[in-house]
Amino acid sequence: MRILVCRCSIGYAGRLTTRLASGDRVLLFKDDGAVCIHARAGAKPINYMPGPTVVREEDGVIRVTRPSSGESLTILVEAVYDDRSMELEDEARLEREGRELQLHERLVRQPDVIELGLVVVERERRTDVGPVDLWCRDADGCLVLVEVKRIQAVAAAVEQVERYREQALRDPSCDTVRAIVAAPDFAPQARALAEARGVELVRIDVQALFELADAELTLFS
Amino acid sequence: MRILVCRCSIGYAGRLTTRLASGDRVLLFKDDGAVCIHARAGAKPINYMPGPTVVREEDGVIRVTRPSSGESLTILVEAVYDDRSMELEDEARLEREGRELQLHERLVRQPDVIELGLVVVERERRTDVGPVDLWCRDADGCLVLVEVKRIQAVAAAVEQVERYREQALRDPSCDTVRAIVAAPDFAPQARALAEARGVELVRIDVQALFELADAELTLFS
DNA sequence: ATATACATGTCGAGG
DNA sequence: CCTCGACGTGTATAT
Repeated sequence: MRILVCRCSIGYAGRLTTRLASGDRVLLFKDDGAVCIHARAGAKPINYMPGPTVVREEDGVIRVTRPSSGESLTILVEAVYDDRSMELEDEARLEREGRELQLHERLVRQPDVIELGLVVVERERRTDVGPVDLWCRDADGCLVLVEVKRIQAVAAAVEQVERYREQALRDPSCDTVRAIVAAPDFAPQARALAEARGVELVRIDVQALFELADAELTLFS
Repeated sequence: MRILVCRCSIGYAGRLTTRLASGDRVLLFKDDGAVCIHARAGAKPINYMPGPTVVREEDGVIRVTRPSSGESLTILVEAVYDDRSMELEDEARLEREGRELQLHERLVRQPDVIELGLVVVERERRTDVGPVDLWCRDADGCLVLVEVKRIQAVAAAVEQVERYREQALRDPSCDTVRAIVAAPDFAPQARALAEARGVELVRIDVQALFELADAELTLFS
């Protein structure tokens, strides 16, 4: 990785056009061709380019191009404060706990938090309008489609599960199909739409669900 | 800004929990309290924390906390390769040009690229279920709702415009409402859903649209 | 390679 | 403050 600290001005041309006047920044040229330009403040880079890229430098002008998309970044270097390249060794992968997929797994183990007697038949069941998070049967044997959201569910989630239900209803063997959105919270428009469409909203306590599952793991280990 | 290049392992606890095993990384501690940790590859930081934060360091352990949200980042520094703080001066602001809004403007000027005889009555017309990109009338005077996508349209875009249509149909003065998604490309699921819902898909050549408008500008200037 | 959905998404506009 | 949709979204995963 090359770390270049310099005064520069930057132009980007691609999905849109941006222009950044002269200022001091930190430029990271990464091993996979990614380029990341950080200003003195802000969590996000002010300009960037994902790898792979072609980087050419001549007379204080660095030109980064991405052949796959035709995007380009042009950096006019006006003063170099520091310029160093270092070999960074890193085999680690970021491990995440609490993603939506893990939430699915917990719900498969604890379907009762959605509804008593619910049984998850299949997870991520594919349809041609998208995958159904949890394909279930309720206590009466009725088909239940559950859309799971890790964070607050918005109207789109209600539409999504309604789309799956419509698809399922095309199958003549399905006469009644219930649709549920399971989330820790619901936006007002989601509530309104759910009401209009007959989609059920089930609040789940994600925190408790994870703690519950953890406790169970502890018990069995 | 402090630039710390080191071998470290990192833990994040907040909206979820992450764990990153030992490896070499570049850590940026910015003037506004933001912290940005970059691995050797990838356009995005592998860990981060937006400012303002509280940073405490003791015995090779850096603890970053965000009082407003209770999130925390714990960095165990195992070997320091470089550690420097620099004053960066930067008054510049990023200037952007060419967002979806501009595409809307072009379409308002050239509605024929969507459909011959189409007239845009209103742009970004607000409804209870969200803003309609282009509120139009076709050659027969029929109401037409157009959702514009700068890039490939996915199923959600079809649902979006369908939602607007349903809302419009509540008005008894609207007996027929057409719904169009205008985009340079369409995902297969978008096509499937559009077919099922009777939403029309219109491919627009964004490149040509901009060139056309530019040529017109040139003529009139 | 393409298609799809997640994300500590982040960000900004409008009510 | 909340809600919503765009984003130069980037990134991983499954087909």
